[in-house]
Amino acid sequence: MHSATEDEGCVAAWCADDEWCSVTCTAHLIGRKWHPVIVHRLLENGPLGFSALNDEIETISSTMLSNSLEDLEEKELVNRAIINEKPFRVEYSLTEQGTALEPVIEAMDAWGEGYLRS
Amino acid sequence: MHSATEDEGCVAAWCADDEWCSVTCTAHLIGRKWHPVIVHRLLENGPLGFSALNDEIETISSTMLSNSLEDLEEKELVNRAIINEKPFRVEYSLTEQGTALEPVIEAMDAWGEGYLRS
DNA sequence: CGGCATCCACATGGATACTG
DNA sequence: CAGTATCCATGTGGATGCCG
Repeated sequence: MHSATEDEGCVAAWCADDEWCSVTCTAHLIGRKWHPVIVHRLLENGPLGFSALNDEIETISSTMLSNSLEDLEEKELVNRAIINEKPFRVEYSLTEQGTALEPVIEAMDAWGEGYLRS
Repeated sequence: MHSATEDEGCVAAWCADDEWCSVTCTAHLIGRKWHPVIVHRLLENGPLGFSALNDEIETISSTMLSNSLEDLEEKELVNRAIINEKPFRVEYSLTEQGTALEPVIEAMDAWGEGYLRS
């Protein structure tokens, strides 16, 4: 187990005082409603614009997409790039850490599929 | 088992109306604070009693442990068995579906460790 | 276009006290 | 021992509307 007394990068206070921080921290970072979907889309399609994401995830509102992306950017899982065109676009891509989530997302996807079928 | 057609089904209504349900549903089921830790412990140690779990996860209160276990049992990820001894014990073990979470938990653990170090 | 500001509803986390 | 019952604080999801 690692000592969580060092870097305070994990977002939440409760990541700092127990040895199960790693799995708990991951749950806290991507365990929210839209986060894993967004990462999943970016993993599959590469960089996507705001509208593209909004279209792909049909049931999300622009407010929630914006909130989620802001959060993911804060946690350094997603990069935000402003493209100067007319009209301008904003493109989102995964950071290295975000890309490293692939095994997690894949496993979640596979398990969820099985669970829903049962 | 369980069908996602009932409103109880996958736990949340939003699991029913989009195609990203699998990954989102998984996030909803184990994305809570203590759930992944509990599953992790049960994966590593096999069946554990309430006290054993409470001791292993030092920072959890018995209230939260009870709530989390109840939820996990409801979702059919954990089995609850009452052992008639004196004093009696209650033993928790993973269901088949719960055991199937191993790749997810492992991936979360590995990723979280890397994230915390960065 | 890609947001942000509000406001609200509900889910979740948690401390404390009590019980069969 | 293994919970339940309260009560409360905070987190999260989401609809609506404005804005550069």
